Amino acid sequence: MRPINEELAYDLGDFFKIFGDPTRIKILYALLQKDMCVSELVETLAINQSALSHQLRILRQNDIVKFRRDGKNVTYSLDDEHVGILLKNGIEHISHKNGYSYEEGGEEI
Amino acid sequence: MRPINEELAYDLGDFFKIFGDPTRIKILYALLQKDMCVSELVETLAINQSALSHQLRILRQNDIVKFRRDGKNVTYSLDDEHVGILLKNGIEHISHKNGYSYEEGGEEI
DNA sequence: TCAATATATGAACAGTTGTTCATATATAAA
DNA sequence: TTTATATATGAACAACTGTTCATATATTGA
Repeated sequence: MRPINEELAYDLGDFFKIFGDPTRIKILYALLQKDMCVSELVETLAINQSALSHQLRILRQNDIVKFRRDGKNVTYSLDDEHVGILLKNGIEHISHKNGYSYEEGGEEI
Repeated sequence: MRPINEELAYDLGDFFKIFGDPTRIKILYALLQKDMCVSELVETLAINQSALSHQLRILRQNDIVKFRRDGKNVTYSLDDEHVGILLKNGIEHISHKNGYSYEEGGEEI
């Protein structure tokens, strides 16, 4: 058996690492529902503007999100459909494992 | 718009974090092809036995792998089919992004 | 019981990561 | 231009992560 290509192992690790942070998960989950500018994200997610910008840079640099300037605002959106698939995959896995549905007030995610 | 359940964001982050390391990727990729005991993994992946054991513990504790003792050996296997799906997802994404197929000597992964 | 082999674990350490604070840049309005 | 608003960035720092080395535990066979 031949082990995985070394470079692929590192690239894959780096790719999943992007999703390995709750702040970035929150951002992506929000953008999954609609495109938003930075100040909208700050308000929706209740996180520090600087922390958000730093995380958006990471997502940008890894081609997970795109952005466009609208006057004073910068609007972010998901770069492709893989992100949603990946998040759903993760949610399914952990839901199966712990039997918890992560619902709040009877509403679905 | 309601933001993601806070607990889910952390759990999802923790879940993806598991895949965010090249050593663990190598282990999972190997186990995707067949169950293996620790010494087989040490040889196949050419990594330190202690480092491997530490990583296997993490995978175990997060229900990513199962294990069974066969005499002196401990054989590890993937816990469910989500892992393969996730890895393929990741490979697809980064292949699309950088246009690189990660093949070696003309063989497919 | 003793030796050999297989695996696991704890402590220490270097490297990485995410946040915060302060400040810079960019755009629009006055 | 000046001022206000939106976003980005650099430096500093605490917390976390993965590896290594040494050692412990478990199993088998002599």
